[in-house]
Amino acid sequence: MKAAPGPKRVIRSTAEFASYVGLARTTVSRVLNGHPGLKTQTVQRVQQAIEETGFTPNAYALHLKGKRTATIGICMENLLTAPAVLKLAELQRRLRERSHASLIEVLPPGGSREVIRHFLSMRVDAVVFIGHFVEEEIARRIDELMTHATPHLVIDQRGVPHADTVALDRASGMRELMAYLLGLGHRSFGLLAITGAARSVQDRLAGIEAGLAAHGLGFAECTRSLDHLHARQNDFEYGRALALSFVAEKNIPTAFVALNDEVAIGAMHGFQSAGLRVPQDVSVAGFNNQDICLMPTPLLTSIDQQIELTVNTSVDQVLSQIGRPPRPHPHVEMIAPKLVVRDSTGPAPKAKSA
Amino acid sequence: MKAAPGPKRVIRSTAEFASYVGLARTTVSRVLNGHPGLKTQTVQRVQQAIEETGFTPNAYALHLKGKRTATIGICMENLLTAPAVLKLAELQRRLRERSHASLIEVLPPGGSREVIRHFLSMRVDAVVFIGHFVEEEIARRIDELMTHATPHLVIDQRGVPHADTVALDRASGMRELMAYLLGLGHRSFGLLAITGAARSVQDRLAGIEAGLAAHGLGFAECTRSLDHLHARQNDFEYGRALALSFVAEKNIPTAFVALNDEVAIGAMHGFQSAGLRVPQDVSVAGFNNQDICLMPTPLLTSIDQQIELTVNTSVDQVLSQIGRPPRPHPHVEMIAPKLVVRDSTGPAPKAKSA
DNA sequence: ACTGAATTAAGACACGTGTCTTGGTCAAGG
DNA sequence: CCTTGACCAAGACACGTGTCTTAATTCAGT
Repeated sequence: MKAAPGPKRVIRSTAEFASYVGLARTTVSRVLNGHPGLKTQTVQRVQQAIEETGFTPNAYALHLKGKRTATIGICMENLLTAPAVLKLAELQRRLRERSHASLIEVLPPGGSREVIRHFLSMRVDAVVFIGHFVEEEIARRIDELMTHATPHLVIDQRGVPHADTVALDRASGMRELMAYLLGLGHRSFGLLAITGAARSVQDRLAGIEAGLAAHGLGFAECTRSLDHLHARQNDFEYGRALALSFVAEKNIPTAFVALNDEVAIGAMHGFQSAGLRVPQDVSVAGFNNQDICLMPTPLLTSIDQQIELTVNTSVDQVLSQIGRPPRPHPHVEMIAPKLVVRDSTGPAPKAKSA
Repeated sequence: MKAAPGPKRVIRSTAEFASYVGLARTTVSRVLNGHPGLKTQTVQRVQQAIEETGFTPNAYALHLKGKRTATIGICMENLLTAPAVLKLAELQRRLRERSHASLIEVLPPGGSREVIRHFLSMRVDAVVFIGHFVEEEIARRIDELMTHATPHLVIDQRGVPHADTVALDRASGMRELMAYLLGLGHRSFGLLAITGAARSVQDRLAGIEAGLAAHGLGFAECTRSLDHLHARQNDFEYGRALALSFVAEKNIPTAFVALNDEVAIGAMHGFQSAGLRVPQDVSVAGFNNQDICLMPTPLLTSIDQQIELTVNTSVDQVLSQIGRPPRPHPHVEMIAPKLVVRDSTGPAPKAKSA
C-alpha cells in the first residue's frame, strides 16, 4: 500500500528511539513504563512515534533488569496425537490471555536434557508437560527444574513422583461408562487395546473392575481381551483387526470398550464389515471424544476429556506457583471426565448367550 | 531417587557458578566458550560442576552481547487444522535439529499486532507463518517485519504481496488428478466445497480447468457444484450433505473432487448411505492425504501435501535469510504435490449417461 | 631456589533497559 | 527581578555475559 513513508531506519534501542523522537532516553523510558509527572503532549509524541516505527523494547534487556520473562515452557511428548495438540492449543490460548508467551519444545522418549536446559537458559517462569512420558525420565527432568526453583505442572499423566499434576480421572470415567453399559443390560465386555503397564491403562482397568464390582460382577468372568493377537498400534487398523478377531470367536461380547476413539471406530468398521450391526448387535464406546467421533455411522459414544476444564485448572495452578517457594508436597488434582452418549451404544441384545 | 546430594543452592549467574567451582568468572566464561589455553583439569572441573548444578548461562544476557537469539517465531492461524499442525510439528523438529528454538503464537483472523510485537520484542531471527491468513492483514504484518529487518516466510499461502513464500502448487495437483480421472473415463465431475475467493481455491479451479482443457473439455459443461445448498463448513457433515444433494439430482457426476479429506470422506458416507457404491458407481478424491484417508472403506484417494519437502525447503529458505539484507524481490517457491491413488477412485461406470 | 612459560585472577567495558540523582529550562506567580 | 514548581536532560549504576587487558599465581625445568 504505502510506498516509503519516511526514512524507516531500523530502531534497535531506546536510545535510538529517543533520538528519533527528540527526547532523552530516560524520558522515553519513563513514558514507556507509565511514570507520573509527564506532559500529556510528551506522552502522545512517544506513542505516535511507536506507531510510526513499531519500536519495541528489547525483552532480553528487560529481563536482565529483573523482570520476569512471562514465558512458560511447554514440553510436548509429540505434536501428532490429537488430544495432546488440543490441550496445547487451549493452553497457549489461555496463557496468551494472561499475557504469557509459550516456548514449545518436543521431548521424544529418550530425548536429551537439552530441552530442559533450553528452558532454563531462557529462564522460563514455569514448565508444563503434556503427553505421556517415561515416568523415570520426566521425574528426573522435574527434579532438575525444582533445583532451579522453576515451577512445573504435568498435565494428564498421573503418578509422576514429586510432580504437581492435573490429570483426568480415567478410573472414574470407566466406572461411569460401565455403570451405563451395565444399565443397558450388558454383561460381557470386550476390551480393545486396554493393555499394558502404563498408569493410564491401569487406571482404566481399575475403573472397569470397580464398575463391575458395583454390580457384583467379576472382572475375569465378564471381560475379554484379544490385544495380544495383533501388533499393538492403538490406531484405526488395530481396532479393525481386533474386531475381526472377536467375530471369529464363539461367544462374542455384547459391548466393547476401547482405549481411544481411533481404535473404537476401527472396531466398529470391523464389526460392520463382518455383518454385525452397531449398536443392535454390539455396542462400542471410545475414549477422548475427539472430532472423529462424529465421522462414523453410527456416531460414537465416547468419554470426554474435559480439555477446557483441565487446561484452565492447569493454568491457574502453574501461574499461582510462579515466584513462590516450592510446595512441601506435590499438588495433584483430578479432573472428572464426562460420558457422552451417542448412537454406537444401546441395549444388550436379548437372545444372545442365553 | 537421590535425596539431597549437597547444598543444591540455586545458581543464577556465572559469577555464582564460578564461586561454586572455585574459579574466576572470566575463566569459567572462557571454558564455556571453548577458548584455548586452559588446563584440561580446569575444563573438566567446570564440566563436572555443570553436571552437578545444571547451570545454564542466561540466554538473555547472551543475546544482549550481540549473539543471535536462535529463535524463530512461528505464527499459526490456529492449532486445530490437522495439516497445519503437522507442518508445525515438522518445522519445530527441523529447527531444533538446526539448534533453533520455536516461539509459537496463534494469530486468529482480525488478531492484533500484539503477536508481531511480541516476536519483535523477543528479537526472533525470523518469523514463519503457517495457515491461511487474511491477505491484507498478513501483508501488513510482513511489512512491519521488513522494516525491522526481520526475515519472514509464508508457508502454503501463495500470493501475499512482498512475501517470501513456499507454497503447494495446488493447480498442478488438480491437473494431475484430473488427468488421472479423465484417463479412467470420467467426463462429468462434482466439485465439493471448492468455492470461494481464496487463492487456494482459485488455484484448484484453475488446475481443474487446465486439466479439462488438456482433453479439449470445457469447465462449465463438465463440472457441477452444489456448495450453495448448505451452510459452508468444509467438514465431514458438509461433505455428507453435499453428496445427498447430488444424489437427489437427475444426472449425477461420476467423479467427485473435494476441497479436503474430511469433505471427501463425508461425501463417501453420503453416497454409500444412499446406496451408491464407491468406486463402482462414483469415484471420490480428497486433498491433503491426512491420516484419516485410511479410515473409511474404501480407502480414500487423495493428494499429498509433501509436508516434509515443504518444511525442509522452508527451513533452508528462512535460515539462509537471517542476517542478510532483504531481497529486492520476494522469493516464491512452489512445491509439487503428489497424487496418492487408493481405492475410492476407479473407472467410470459404462452405462451411465449414454 | 631461580627463570620463564603456562595458566589463572581481577578489573574494565559494552550490550539495552529501568531507575535514581542531579542539574537545567521554562513559564507562571509574586 | 526573584521564587517556585513542573517538566525534561544527562549522568550514573545495576542486571549477566563475553572479551580484552594487566597482574598474579603456579608449574616445569634447570
